[in-house]
Amino acid sequence: MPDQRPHGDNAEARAIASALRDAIHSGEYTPGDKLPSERVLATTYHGARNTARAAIQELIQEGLVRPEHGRGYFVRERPRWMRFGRLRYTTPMRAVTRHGPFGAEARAQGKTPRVEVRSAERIPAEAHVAERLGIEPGTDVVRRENWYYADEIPMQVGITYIPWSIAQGTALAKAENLGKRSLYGRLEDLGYTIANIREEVTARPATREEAEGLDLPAGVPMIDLWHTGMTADKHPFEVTNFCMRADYSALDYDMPVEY
Amino acid sequence: MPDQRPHGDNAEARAIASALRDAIHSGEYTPGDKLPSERVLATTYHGARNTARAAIQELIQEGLVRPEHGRGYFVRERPRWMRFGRLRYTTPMRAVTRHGPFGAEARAQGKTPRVEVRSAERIPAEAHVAERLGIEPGTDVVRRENWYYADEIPMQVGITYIPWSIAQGTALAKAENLGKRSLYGRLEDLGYTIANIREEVTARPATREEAEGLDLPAGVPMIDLWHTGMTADKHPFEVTNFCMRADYSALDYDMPVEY
DNA sequence: TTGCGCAACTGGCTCAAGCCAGTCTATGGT
DNA sequence: ACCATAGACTGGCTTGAGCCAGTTGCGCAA
Repeated sequence: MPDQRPHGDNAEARAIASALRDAIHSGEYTPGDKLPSERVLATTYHGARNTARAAIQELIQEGLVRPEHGRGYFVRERPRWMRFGRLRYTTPMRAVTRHGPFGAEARAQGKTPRVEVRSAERIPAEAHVAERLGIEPGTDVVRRENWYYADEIPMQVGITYIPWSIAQGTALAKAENLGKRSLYGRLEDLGYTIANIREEVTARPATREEAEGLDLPAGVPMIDLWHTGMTADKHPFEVTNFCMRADYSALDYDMPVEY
Repeated sequence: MPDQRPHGDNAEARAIASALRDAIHSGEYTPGDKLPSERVLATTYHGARNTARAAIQELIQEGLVRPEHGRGYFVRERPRWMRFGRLRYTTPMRAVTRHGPFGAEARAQGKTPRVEVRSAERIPAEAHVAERLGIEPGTDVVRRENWYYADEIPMQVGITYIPWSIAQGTALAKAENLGKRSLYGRLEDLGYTIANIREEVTARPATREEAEGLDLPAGVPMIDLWHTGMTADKHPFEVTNFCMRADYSALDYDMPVEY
């Protein structure tokens, strides 16, 4: 039968989590180290295994710890090596790479990029998209779904919307890699040179689909970015919704306050 | 004794979570609605209360559900009404508000802003800060810790670093509200007009301290923003590390690709 | 020497029970 | 008419049990 001592004041699991957290922060455990097992923690703290487990789950949610089935719990290392910003859209940057902005950053970090064009289809624009493209909702657009990998780790998903009137009859409307000059090169050929961008950034927990599709460890949030590409006179012609895993990603913008 | 039927294939808790998730997404439960209680879920799914509980915890971590002790679980509403961007640093924007960039946005959203200056002290610059300020690590800086509230909900913490050589002898070195023209007004008076900014954005799970200090519900990530304020010739003179709750916050940048 | 298989470990998940602490409401006493 | 309170609900947390599924290494047999 459950013993049920009148659990003093502060939750037991919380206490174990704090102890482990302090141990990690103090350097007693360094990234990659193995933590004591659930069963060991339980006995050393005179609690149930479930309680020790709850404590570790808390640390997992904080992104401090990573579980490995059959092996143990390990202190997470926090890489954060992909940085994206304004510069990725500049012409010289695009000139160097075969894979567009993503590939440029990946190579700069010594990683091997891969882009997977999952689909390209003609659909009516949803409100979110239409608003940003400055068109009527329901107007046809091309929806391109790209998955981005660095060293075969899925990093982000980008869903690009381009008005059908622009993409019609071009490679942009086909579900294939766009090759050397990438999306923005193709658009430039069509007379749409990206000169201004708007980037709306939020963060949120990963959805279940993302966690499965991107093979995300628990406790990794997503950066949710709506990018709008505009011409010199601020006419939008392309919108992309990037969802990137926050543990590997950072955004880096520099801009004039007024321009 | 534990019954232990040979749990078929996919975890029970996962299944309950999926069912609830679908019900929420399909609109069967709308934001603010109360979900079935743990005990009810357990019986309707023929599981233990712990299992139902685990299912709901999953939804909480995804940000879909919010618990209220003694009342029940409720579908979360996602407000996201604070947006920050380049415009907050422009002179006309600053002119209208008593509270600087944050107050401007809060008022625009019909919320009552409050800024709390927690401390202002002279310390040697850490590497992170020194690098961004373009000074030697260890050089003295003023560290100002500000807490920002909208309708008394803690929204973000901003820790500003200004070289001591600039702040020395001014209101910037004192732990008090800077009044009508705020930080950037004061800096402008000293000859440091903000003309370029750099903003480095990441997201991460909230730390325990943040969760407690900001009174955060579980499953709310943080947006971690390093802001650098620069003069027209790109000389940095101020660095601020904003940590903002991601559920209420968004960033909105627009900029030229080359300038 | 090789390699197979059996412990002995790890986390993953479930169960059933029970106490604590909030919230709400209906009821009964003042 | 008021208010206090008891009971019935809610989530919060813990216990200790037990099976499943990965991982690892050791020892034994071929």
